Order: sequence, then structure tokens, then C-alpha cells
Amino acid sequence: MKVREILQNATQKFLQDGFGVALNASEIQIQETRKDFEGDYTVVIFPLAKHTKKNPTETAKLLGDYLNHNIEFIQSFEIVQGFLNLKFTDSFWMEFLEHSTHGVHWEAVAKPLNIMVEYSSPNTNKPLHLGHIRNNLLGYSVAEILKAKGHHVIKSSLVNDRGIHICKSMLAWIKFGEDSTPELEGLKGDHFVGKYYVEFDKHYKKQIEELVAGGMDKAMAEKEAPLIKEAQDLLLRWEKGEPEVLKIWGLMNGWVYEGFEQTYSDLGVDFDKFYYESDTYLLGKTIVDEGLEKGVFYRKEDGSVWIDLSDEGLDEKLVLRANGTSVYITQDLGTVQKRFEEYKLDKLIYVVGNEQEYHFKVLKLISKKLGSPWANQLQHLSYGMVDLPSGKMKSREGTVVDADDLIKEMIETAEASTKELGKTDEMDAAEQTALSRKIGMAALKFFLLKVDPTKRMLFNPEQSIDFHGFTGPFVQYTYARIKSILRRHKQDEPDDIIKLSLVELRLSHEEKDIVKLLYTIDEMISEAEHNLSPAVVANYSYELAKAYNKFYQEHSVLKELVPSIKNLRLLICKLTAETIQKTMLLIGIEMPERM
RNA sequence: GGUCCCGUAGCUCAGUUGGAUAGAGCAACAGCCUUCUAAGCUGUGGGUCUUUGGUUCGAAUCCAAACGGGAUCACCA
Repeated sequence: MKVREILQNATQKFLQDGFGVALNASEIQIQETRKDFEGDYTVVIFPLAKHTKKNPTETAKLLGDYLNHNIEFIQSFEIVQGFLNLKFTDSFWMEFLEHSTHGVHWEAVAKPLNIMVEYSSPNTNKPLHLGHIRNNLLGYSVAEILKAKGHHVIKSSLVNDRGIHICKSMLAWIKFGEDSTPELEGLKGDHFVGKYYVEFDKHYKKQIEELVAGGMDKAMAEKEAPLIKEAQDLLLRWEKGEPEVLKIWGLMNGWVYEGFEQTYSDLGVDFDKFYYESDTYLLGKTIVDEGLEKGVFYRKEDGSVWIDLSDEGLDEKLVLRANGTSVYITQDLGTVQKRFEEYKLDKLIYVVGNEQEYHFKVLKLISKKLGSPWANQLQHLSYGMVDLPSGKMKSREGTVVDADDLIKEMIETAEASTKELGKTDEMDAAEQTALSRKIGMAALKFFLLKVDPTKRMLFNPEQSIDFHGFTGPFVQYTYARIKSILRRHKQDEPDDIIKLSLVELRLSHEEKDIVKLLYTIDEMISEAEHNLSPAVVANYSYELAKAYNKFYQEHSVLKELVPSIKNLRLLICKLTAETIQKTMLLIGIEMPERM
């Protein structure tokens, strides 16, 4: 049992026996004692004083005496302004360490769930940018955190591989591409296709200008430009399944997938299941029929189908076009059903930007109105946009940070900085490359994941690439330092058994801070799971690394002459390294053995 | 205009279901490498937690309003 529970239970008993008051455990506030005060854990007395009908100090004194007598590991207590600060015996922490010698672990959930995490969901008409990187890293990390708690997780991605935007790239390639290929131009497949998307836009804009110059108003010109009509025609031909169109579509998507695969591999993210919109875009129609039967939907004169959500404070929402084709929400209704049936899901988490909050609100509402059992099992992890100092990224204005460029730049910066510090002098070329990659990616991933996912964040190209302070490389460096100690120790004493003799050892402040952090890993992981927040994990890893560096500065491990203290410190080193490695892996960051 | 989100140090961000004197990093300044890796450590300066009311023993945290910023409200996806 964890201390928090023990203290809550004991306090409950104290109130029950002494005052006849029954209180929920959740009403008893136990917190870690703030650094400026003496103690390990603190009971907040104010809420209890109401029930004891004594003043806070008196209540604290009674409770303190009670806990001190009844709980073995409480050594002493101190009362400061209504806070009961409890100091634990050193042997409490020693025992915890001893229990941990076989490895760091945390508790899994009692009932594992089948959870699908939907993330990435790219369009196949242009390469990925910084916003996608945040999405991918978040989705991957959330999935890993859920797995770590014992859930069965399916990572999925719904690829947006059809629609007018794809036809635009296709058309531009047909008209201006002259049978070129990514190989011929030496471009990554997704960049190659993206180039033609831009090409389309360029020519399209020109046509609009010409039409406007000819006296047409702009809105009309946007609809009447020959290129857009051709693109729409192409979409129609795609939907009819014309082999010639499908062939080009397949070819270009193939190029894009090759490109994406590379980027995914660079980012270290993976998927268990891909859905393709070209397979699923017809799916929701039977649901529309059902909804019509149930009277949840209604048909307008022109044949379009709608749902009225005005009783929920929203508007009417279209679910099927007049011409019978699906809209975004239609196919999502269909794929939800498919997913729940296919995988017997307990939960489906969509990792999608907050600009789509409205969509998911509607999706959930419609599901509820249709009486779908999964209506309450849909969750939208709505993350904030990544802004640049110049504002929002806009692909049309060219103010996007390309994913591949950024990854490359991070790795190159890492390499340069590693060379400058002379860290690579003893490494061969392959090792150097691997290290630069690890450090560069750590910097990028940590930067994006240390911030609360739900919040908007700023990326400043000049300032955001940093390897010092609250960064991934800082944590990596700490790990490498520890590993260096452990390597040296093994050399001296090949028999690597760290055995803790339970003599009455005293923990220094620096050691205790580390041990306390190690102790709270369980709570931390649970919080990360509950909030779907990799940021919780990133912050923890950083705190731990910082605590270790402080310890490192003050105490020597290998030169310590008292064997029992040396062993204790070695164990702390081992556990810290292991914890750092495991937690950082949850956010997709690998640790180097040396750097 | 309706709905939703956000506002904490010069900058980027933490801050548990309301708890003690609001914390980190960067940037600035001053120190620490014959001693296990200085991508580290220590110290100094830096705050009306946007503002005003309310709730209460106690508010950065909850409620209301104002101001400022953002998203969204397509027969696009």
C-alpha cells in the first residue's frame, strides 16, 4: 500500500474513533511536503478541524500523536499553521529501495481496456509539417502510456487518400508533370506530390485573375475556372472507377506513402492499423438510413439529409448531400461503427487538433441520438496548434515548417554541437551518426511533448532548438553520466551485485530528493494516463534528472569509502537510470549510453 | 454575432480534486573543471498570476463581468 492511502486510512480511523466522524478518503488531503519545510508528507488540517470542532493546531497535535503512535514509519511531526508535516524514518525509504532492487515498476490497471488511438490521419497531397509532428508524437506517446498501464492499445491512422485535394495534385501532374517521377527529380515522394499541389494552386490562381480581369466577380471566378472544373471532373471519374484515373491515383499515392514511411520512421512512430478513406467513404450511408427510420434525421425537399441539433445549442447539420454523396461526418459515423465492431473497443481516442472540436462534438451527439452504445466511449484528445512567431502556419502562404527539414536540421545541429564539445573523438562514424540522431530527435520530441497537449504552443526556429536546461538532451546527458559510473564500477568489481545492507543509513538531502521522486512514479504514470498527457511524463523525467545532477555534484559514488554508502549510491544510480530510460521511452525518446 | 479555449517573470512553459513565502528553463550578471562526463552545478536580479467583483478559514486555481488573444460556426476534409 502506498503512503497516501496509509495516511488517509489512519486519519479516517482517527476521526471515526476519536470523534465519531466518517469521512471519505478523498476528503483527506495528503500532499508532499513543500521543500522549504521539514518533512516528507503533509496532512492539511483545515478541512478536518471543522469535524473535530477544535482549532487547527490542536487537531494537528492530536492527529500527529495518533499517527506517530500507530504508524511505524513516522518518525516525528511538526505543525506549521494548520499543516501537519510528517517526517518518515530513513528505514522507510531504505525499505522502498530494497524492494526496488529487482527493477522499477508501476501498477497496471485492474481492468485493461481495448483502446484505439487514432492519430496522424494525413492528407496524401502534401508533405507533413510541424503540426503533424506534434500530432504524431502525441498520439504515439499517449498510446505508449496507455500500454504501460496495461491497456490493450491499437494505434490507427485514417489516411485521407481521396477527394478534391488529391485530384488537384493529380491534375497538375497530368498537365505539367511530363511523366516525371520522384526518382527523376531526386525528391522524396510526398514532397514531389506536394510540389504539384502547389503547382495546381499557382495556375488556378492565375486563371481566376484572368477571369476577374475579364469582368467576372471573384466568387464566380473561383467556381468557373477551367482547372477547378477539370479537377472536379477528375474526382467524378475517380468515383466511377475509371481505370486510367485509378492508375494515376495509385501511382501518386504510392509515392506519398513512401515519403510518409520515411518520416514516420524518422519520428519513431508506428501503427497497427491503417484505414483508407477511399475504402470507408461510403460507409456511413446505412447509418443515415437507420437515422431516417428512427426519425433522428430528416430529409429536405432537395433530398439532402439533416439532423437538428438546436436543442443542444448547435445548428442543423448536414449528414448527406442532395446528390446522395457523403460528407465528412457521414463517413466518420461509419468508421466509428466499423472500428468498434472490428476490435470490440471500450474506447476510441481521436488525437486531432482543437480546430475540429465542433466536428467531434457533433459526432458524439449524433451517436448519442442514434442510441449507439459507443457514444460515451468516444474521446477527442484536442491538442493545440503549434504557432510560429509570425502567427499560425499556413501552407498557402508558405509559412509552414516542413517536418523533414526540421528533423534534418535538428540532427545536424546536434552533430555540430557534439563535435564542438569533442564528445565524439572516440567514436566511429556509425556511432556518431546514431548519437546525433538520438540527441536531435530527443530535443525535438521533448520540446513538443513537455507542453500540456491541450494548449497552444509557440515554436521559435531560432530559440527552440536548445540542448541545455529543460530539454531532452539534458535528460539524456544525465543518463549517460550515470551509465559511465556504472560501467566504471563494473570494471572494478565485475561481480555486479548491489546489495543493500540495512544498517541505519542516513540519506542526504540530495539522495532523499531522488528517492522520493522514484517513489512517486506510480502516481505520475496514473496522472499521465488519466490526463492523456505525455507532458506529465516529460516533466517528471526532467525533475528526476535535475535531482540526480544535484546529487552528482555533491557526492561521489565510486570514491565513497564506506561500502554500505557506496552501495546505496550505486543503487540510486541504477534506479535513476532505469527510471529515466523507461519514462523517456514512453515519450518516444531513446537514451544514449554515452554522450 | 453564437459557442468553445487561452491570459502566470523580458521570452518559453510548470503549478495536482482550492492550501504554506507562486516555480523551472532560456536570456542577463557573478562564481565552480589536477576530483565518477562542465550538454553539468551554485548564486544574484526579475511577479499587481490581465483587471474588477464574488464564494471561504484560505483563490493563480471555483463563479460572474470587462479587456486582450485564438479556434470554430461549409452540400471542404
